[in-house]
Amino acid sequence: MLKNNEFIDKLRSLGLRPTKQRLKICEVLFNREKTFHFTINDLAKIISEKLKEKISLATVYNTVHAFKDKGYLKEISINSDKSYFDTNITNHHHFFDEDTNQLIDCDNDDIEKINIKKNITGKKINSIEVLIKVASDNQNQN
Amino acid sequence: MLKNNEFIDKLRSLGLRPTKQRLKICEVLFNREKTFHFTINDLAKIISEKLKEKISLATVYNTVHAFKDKGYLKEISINSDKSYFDTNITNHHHFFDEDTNQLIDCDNDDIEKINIKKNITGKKINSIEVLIKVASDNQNQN
DNA sequence: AAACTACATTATAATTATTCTAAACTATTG
DNA sequence: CAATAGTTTAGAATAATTATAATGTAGTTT
Ligand SMILES: [Mn+2]
Ligand SMILES: [Mn+2]
Ligand SMILES: [Zn+2]
Ligand SMILES: [Zn+2]
Repeated sequence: MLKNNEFIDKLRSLGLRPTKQRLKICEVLFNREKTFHFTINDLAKIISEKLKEKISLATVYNTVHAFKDKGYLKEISINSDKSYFDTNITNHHHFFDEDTNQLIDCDNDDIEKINIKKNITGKKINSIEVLIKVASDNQNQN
Repeated sequence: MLKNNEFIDKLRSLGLRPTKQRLKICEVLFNREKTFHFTINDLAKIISEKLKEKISLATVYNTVHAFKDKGYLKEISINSDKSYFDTNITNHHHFFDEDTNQLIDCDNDDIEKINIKKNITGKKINSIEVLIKVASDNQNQN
């Protein structure tokens, strides 16, 4: 459970002014046990429904993108319908549950090191990420 | 170089009527040396600019989705701005060139078998795909 | 081959996600 | 407490995609 002051310092260190909207968004995103995977819509819903705060949708977009640009959030692509963001900014793998549309982080030691034998001339590898799509196992329907 | 008759048979076997629009799209997509990775916009552009044919944009969308639903094309997520499709429908990995936004197929033997140690209870794995982001190697700028 | 029917195509409108605009506001600095 | 640079906001604009509903056509039946 991070304190408000810690978010203020964090935002300052990123070169972002700690406004009340940004601090509120920090609380929603980072005051959690686990990694949070979300769409802008998820976040906006939490803010307006659960918190009953009024933050303009444009600000939610601005803030999430500012956080992403500063490396405080990461964007991930599983679906081309909408953007997903991740509070876990490290290079990591995911399980994607096709039944619930939920992303689950995969610890680095859940997957053996990926060994790539091919390389593209003149290009360097920036990231290697695995997406494992899972769905309910209905082999045993009786 | 597939013949028109082969596409007609293929479409019939998928339960799709071989209309002239669908056959033209088949030619564009499948009469190629290599796997084709494309957006709807890429495809529509080829049809109207190179082939100077008139196929409604709605039909391009309808056809690509019909092909995808029948397993004749595959959708891939690298970018949430637009949908990418792939004529290689097998489970395979990709290099994504961040400079040019090009996808490159990765042969199965370019990557050692992915070994997943964790499993999600009640869920079975449907696919495992690796995305390797590469970009121009500018370490030696002088 | 004409008629029938289910499916497909099309122009256009609608929807959805996202970005832009420009005016009002506020955090920070001097 | 100014000054100012950055931020928020409502609303308009854009871009990708999907829906609508009228027209057309492939395949089948008579
Ligand atoms: Mn889609
Ligand atoms: Mn985007
Ligand atoms: Zn994650
Ligand atoms: Zn591919």
